[in-house]
Amino acid sequence: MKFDLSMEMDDSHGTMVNKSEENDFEKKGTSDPVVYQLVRVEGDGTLVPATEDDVLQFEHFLHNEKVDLPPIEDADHVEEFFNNDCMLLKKPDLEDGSSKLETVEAHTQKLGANLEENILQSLDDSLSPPSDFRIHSQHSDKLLTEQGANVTRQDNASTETTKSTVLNDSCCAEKYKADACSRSVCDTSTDPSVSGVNSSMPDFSILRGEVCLDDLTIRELQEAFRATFGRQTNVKDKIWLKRRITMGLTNSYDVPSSGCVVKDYKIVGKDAKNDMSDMDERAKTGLRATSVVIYPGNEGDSPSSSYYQSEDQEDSSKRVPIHNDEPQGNLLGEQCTDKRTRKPTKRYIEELSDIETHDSTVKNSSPAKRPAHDELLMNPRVAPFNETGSLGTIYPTRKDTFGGFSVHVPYVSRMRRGRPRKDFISFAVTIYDKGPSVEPKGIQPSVEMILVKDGDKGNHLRKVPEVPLKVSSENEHAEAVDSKGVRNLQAKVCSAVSKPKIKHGLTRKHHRAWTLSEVVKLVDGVARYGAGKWSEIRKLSFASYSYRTSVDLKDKWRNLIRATQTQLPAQKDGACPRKTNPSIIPIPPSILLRVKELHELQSQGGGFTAPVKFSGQDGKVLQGKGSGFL
DNA sequence: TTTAGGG
DNA sequence: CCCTAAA
Repeated sequence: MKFDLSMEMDDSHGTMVNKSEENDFEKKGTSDPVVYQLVRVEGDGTLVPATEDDVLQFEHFLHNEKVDLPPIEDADHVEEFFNNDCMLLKKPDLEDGSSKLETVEAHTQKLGANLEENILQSLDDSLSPPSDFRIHSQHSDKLLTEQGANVTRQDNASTETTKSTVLNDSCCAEKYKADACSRSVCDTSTDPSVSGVNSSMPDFSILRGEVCLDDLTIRELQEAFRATFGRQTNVKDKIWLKRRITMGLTNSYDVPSSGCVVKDYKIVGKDAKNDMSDMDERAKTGLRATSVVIYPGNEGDSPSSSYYQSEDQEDSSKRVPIHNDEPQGNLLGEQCTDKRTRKPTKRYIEELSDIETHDSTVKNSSPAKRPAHDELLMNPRVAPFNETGSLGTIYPTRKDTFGGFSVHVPYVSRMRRGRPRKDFISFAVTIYDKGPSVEPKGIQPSVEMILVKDGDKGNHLRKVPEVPLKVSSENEHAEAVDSKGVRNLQAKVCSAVSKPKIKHGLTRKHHRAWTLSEVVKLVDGVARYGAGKWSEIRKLSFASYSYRTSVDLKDKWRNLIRATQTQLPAQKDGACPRKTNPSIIPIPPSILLRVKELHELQSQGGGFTAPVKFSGQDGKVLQGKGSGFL
């Protein structure tokens, strides 16, 4: 399946910028390729490939996350461009897009919009009847807006075939009005006249009666915002507006991103039924909507405030990036409530990131309220976003998958720092092999070496967790989806294998079970030099065990202490609290006892660490396993 | 670097 | 085992 996303920017001369991005990965048949294409729409409505200039011209919008939306006058459509669903257009041929594009043009001219967005879906050519430029709406349940519907219907009457009327109708409406999520049909048609934005007094009536926020236009939403908060907003992010309004009305953060029906200033209900059916339909058809979301950059915000989230699999609940605060920054008060003030530790950040990646319900106490279709919201920037890193590495985007579709989304504050995920390898390999998620021990060191190789710091990579290159490698697990990615991966593996010297930088230490003799040595060492003198113990007692570091000794000792506190009493009771693992040789109780004695002694000793003499004869005590001495 | 402690 | 902070 192939999609064309055509982003059209109307410069009031019908000039549209057009960019095509063919992802190499997507040319593989295994995954559903998604092709986003920018096209220039000529005056006669035909689509022509973008020129370099066009691309450059439009790149601004695609590459610059902090593109300033407000300066664009009458930018409703710009906003929608950035926030709304893409449409999927069944597009047999570009030449046949004329009728549809007339629609676009008429609309854009009428509204003076600057940008339009479409996804032109060129399905299997065989599926597409010629010269019938049909538009497939993924959210056919959307309400037509006044503007969109009007324009659309006119165009339908004139240019569309009967076959495509319905689809086109809803789709165009959606195109102009669509919010990023599919939403319920609300039978309350909004009065277009309410969108008098600049009246001095807020139009409170907009919230009177039953109003489905999803059906409101940007202006209406702004008005509703004004009525809710008593001030104006220039935000054109519908999602944001809706959430804000809903939050304001419900005085709660736990609001769905869509489907809210406002009745007399209160949220009276939400209707996710249609969303579900919509999802089902989408699942059946294999269509998956993507949306172009470009947020106003808010660099200073918490890492979670702006990112493009995508869930790997279908049933994950989706999260809307609701934290995009008003670009104007006049929402500081509300803003702080959204964001943590304390700067968390790195680890905390990392875990937070993970949480938000895996569990979208962190701030969402009621996942059920969040329709799954919210996935449509969060996605993808369509831009290829190819920036060349300082070292010539291109990793500004990552590839997210949506039910088989692959899209590029930029990394935004989601860089995982620190060591790679444990499940990274299994994840990648699972995707690649479509096999069970068994961790292939064999390739693990190799892949880890990739990380080392990618990091310019070599074996100091651990110490340099923020090396961008490493991040790219880590976060690019999704890139392993297709065979080319894996091939690259393997190539890296090969090249990395050739440089084993840097290996020990990142690789996780091979787990070596502690042998009994090692434990004995450790206990002996502790008894001799005192707990805490790990380096000393290591030097003197573990000279022949080069793989045991002082930290290892410390950790092991700690584990022994724990074992002492748990295992030992249990054994006294005679009942094994935990079923003994036969594969694990239990530490002899005598040793545990000794550990316990030593621990108690040294902890009581209050830092007194000179049991040297005391334990000088421990050696034989140990050997005898008697511990009667202690 | 080493130690302590959380994960 | 890993990671980090604090010595």
